[in-house]
Formats: sequence, structure tokens, C-alpha cells
Amino acid sequence: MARRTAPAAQPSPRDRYRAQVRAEIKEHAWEQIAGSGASALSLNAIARRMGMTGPALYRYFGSRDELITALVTDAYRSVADTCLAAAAAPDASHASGADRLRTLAHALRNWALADPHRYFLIYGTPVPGYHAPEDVTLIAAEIMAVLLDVCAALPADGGEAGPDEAGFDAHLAGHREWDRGHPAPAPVLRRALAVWTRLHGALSLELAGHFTGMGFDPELLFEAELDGLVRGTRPDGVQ
Amino acid sequence: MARRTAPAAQPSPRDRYRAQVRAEIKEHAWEQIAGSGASALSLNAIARRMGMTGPALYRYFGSRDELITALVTDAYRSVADTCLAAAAAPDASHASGADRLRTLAHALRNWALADPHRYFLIYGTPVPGYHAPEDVTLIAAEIMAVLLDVCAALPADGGEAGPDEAGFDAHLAGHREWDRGHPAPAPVLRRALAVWTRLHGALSLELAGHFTGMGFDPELLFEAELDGLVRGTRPDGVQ
DNA sequence: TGTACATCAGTGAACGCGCGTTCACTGATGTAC
DNA sequence: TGTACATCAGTGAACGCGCGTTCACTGATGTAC
Repeated sequence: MARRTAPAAQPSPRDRYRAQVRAEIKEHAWEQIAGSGASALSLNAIARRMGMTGPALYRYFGSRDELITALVTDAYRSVADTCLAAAAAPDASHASGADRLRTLAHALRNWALADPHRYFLIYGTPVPGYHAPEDVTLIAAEIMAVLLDVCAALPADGGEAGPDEAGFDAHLAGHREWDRGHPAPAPVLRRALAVWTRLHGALSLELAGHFTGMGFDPELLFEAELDGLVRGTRPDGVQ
Repeated sequence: MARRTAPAAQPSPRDRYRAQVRAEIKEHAWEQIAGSGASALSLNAIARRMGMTGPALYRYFGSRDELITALVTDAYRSVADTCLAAAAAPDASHASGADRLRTLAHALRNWALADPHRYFLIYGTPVPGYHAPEDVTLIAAEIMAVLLDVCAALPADGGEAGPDEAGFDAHLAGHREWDRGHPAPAPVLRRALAVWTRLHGALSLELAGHFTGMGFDPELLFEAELDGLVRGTRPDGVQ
């Protein structure tokens, strides 16, 4: 009983080594993705770079797909942790909703800029034939929950919505299973979705290089969009 | 002189055949991209599907990269033509700026939904190591020009901009080489960029399947975002 | 209208390459008594 | 403390596969006189 044969027991040196090699494999995988994209990920190439032979990697990952799944899951975990940390920053409790949203957005942008390929592995072109495991949908829900919390803390949007905005609010009121029981009213849900899609829109075009050669600073565009989101669609919403 | 040896002369039967086979190769290429993604594009596989041998394709495309370039260029041309046609619709001259923007946005969405892989080939994860030819930057400029025209025709945004929005306007006023001489003031440039990034944000997340399982209708989200763009950031802007 | 020639689409063999994955194995590390 | 055994990381050979690309060629199509 105290023999530490239980699966969650203290890690043995061998376990420690395994975890370390697994991590090293993933690091090399990220480097390779950065250089040649996710679909060009090659186990043999990774092994070569690590001074090992290809088959050795099968001790650590059952297949190429399993490795990709681990990378995707790690990426999701990383962005979710980044968002959670930003929303729970030391001064978050004293901060206004607007400041919290700004902090969250900046954290997301910095995360994306730190490793664009990691961002695209999640939010970019879907890898054909690849289906994400269920874990990531849970992590994605964590991100949505944080986003909803922050948006709920924003000052209410005082002005009236446009017809299609109001229509979407009405629709959301009846299709909000995804909010996992969050008490926010439909306009807040819509605002959270707007935060997601607008920040992604500006960020992904920037990362993909669509603004290069246009001359303006993508960061300022991001800030301007964020400004609009913080202030709400109507100026009355300004606190 | 009249011997039609000039390059732009009437197409001979052989030229016609060449063009037809080239088109057929590209069609099969698109099918393959739809199934396995752009990076898995294989000349041999295309040839097989066409009942030919691999080397035969080298009569039509000098290399795999040349084929991809042709696909990218075609995709850009197609989306640009779609936008141009939408902006120049028969009733466009009588239509309000708001209606023209709606028409343009809907045309873009339909174009994207008709072939998501084509959309992602342009706006998705950059193909690593691939650099687009200069043609496409010219086509991209055409798209921006249409967008600027339509946005310039919108009723002015009556309300005052937020600090970061105003800051970006000031920045744009000094970094507008990309507008190719369009006379619109900076706020219009900003609005055009917002149209681009917001529609792309909603559209790309929808196409990538990030909304599946959330229960709401992505089209209504698109409409709501479009609503906000048409009405401007301030309600005073409503015509 | 008919013949000689040039053009060029497509073939088949071959090149070297890298891939994912399996399998039987060696040898080092850790465990049990 | 020492010996016998089990575990397991990593190797090397092999599997079948598909890839992009080249090359010399065949045979049909079109052109010129």
C-alpha cells in the first residue's frame, strides 16, 4: 500500500527521464513546425536532430498523430493559462472591467506574437483529416468562461443595438448552451464573441503578414479595435 | 506581319487544348487541396486522377511551386472579381453606402463558404517557405480599393472616436501609401481596415469550425458584426 | 491534294529521397531477495 | 552487500510507399511548300 506502485505516486528517475525526453521531442517538433509547418512534421527528422534514430521516438509517442495531438493540447493549455493569468492578475480585483479586458487582449496578443505557429496551430487553417481530442474543447470552454467573466464586468452598453445586433442577441438568448451556465445576458455573450472574432481577425492577418508592405503599425490597429470593444458599440457605454 | 506569330494572336487549337488541360489540372488540384490541404498537393496524384503519368504535367507547369502559385493567383483573382462585381452591382449606383457594404460583405461570405480551402489558401496559415508573386499584391490592392470606395460612401461616423481609435487615425494619416491615392480621410481608412479584419475574424473562425458545437448560427454573428460596421462605431452615424 | 517536316503531348524507366512504422535485438538501469 | 532478474530505452535492418523531377523516346497533330 505504501509501496508506491500507484500511478500517481512520486515519479521515479525513469519517469522523470521519460517526461524530459517527451518535452525535448515536443520542443524540436515546435522548431520544425516553425520552419516548415505542421503538416511537414516528421518523426524521423526530429529524432535525427536529437541524435537518435526514428523508431526510438515510438517509446514516447505512439504515432505521429499522437505527437501532433500533444502539441495542439499544449498550445490550447498555454493560451488558456495565459488568459486565466491575465484575468486573475494581482490588481484584477481592483481594476475596472475595461482595464481587465485590455490586459487580457494584450496578453493574448503577446502570446500570439511569441510564437505565431503555435497560434496558427489552434486558430489557423484546420489540419485536414485531423480531429482535435475532447480535451481541447474543455480548454476552449475555459477560455470562453474567462472572456465572459471579463465582458460581464464591463460597463453596460448604454445605446440601443442595431437590428441585426438585436436579432443576434435574441438568437443567442435561445442558443447559449456553450456559456456553461454563465449568468450574463445575451448582449454580453455577443460582446464576448465580438472580442474573440475581432481580436482574432486583426491578429491573424497581422501574423500571416497581410499588413506587411502597407506601412501602418499593426499594433495600433489592434489597439483601435480593442478600444471599440472596451467602449462598447455605443458611446453611452463609456464609463 | 499578319502571320499571327505574335504572342497575343488568336489561339490555335493547340493553345486551346493547352489552356483546357491546364484548367483541368488546376481543378483536380483544388479537389486535392479540399481533401488533404495545400501542403499535401501532389503532382503525381493529380496526374493519376487525370489518367496521365506524372511527368506529363511538366508540359503545363514547370514545377509544383508554379502550380501552387497559379492556384493562389487564381484565388486572389476570384475573390477580387467577386468584390468588384458586388460593388458594381446593377443597382449599386442607386444604393446607399450601407447597402453596398452589405452586398459586398455577403458576396465575400458566399465566396468563402463556396470553397473554404480557397479562402484559407489566401487568408489562412501561411504556407511555410512559399512567397506569393507580385501579381497578388496588385490584386490585393484592387480589393482594398473597392473596400475604400464603399466605406467612403458610408454616412460619416457622427460620434467621437475613442483615444486609441483617434490615435490610429492620426497614425494612418501619416502611413497611407497603401491607399494608392484614395482621397478618403483617415477614419474611412480605419473603417475599411475594420471591415476587413472583423469580417475575416468571424468568417475564418466559422470556416475553421471553431463555432461548431456552440449552438448558435454563425451567419447571425456575421450579420451582427456587419451591422456594427455599417452603422459605424457611433449611433449618430446611422443615416 | 499530297508529301516532308516540325512541333509537341504524353510515356515509361529511372534518379535519389524521405517518410511512418514493425520487429527482433542489445545493453544499460533499476528492483527483489 | 551481492547476485539474479525484470524493465525498458534505443538500435539497425527492413517493409512498402509516394514524392518531385530528368530524360530519351513514341506517336499524333499541325504546318509549309
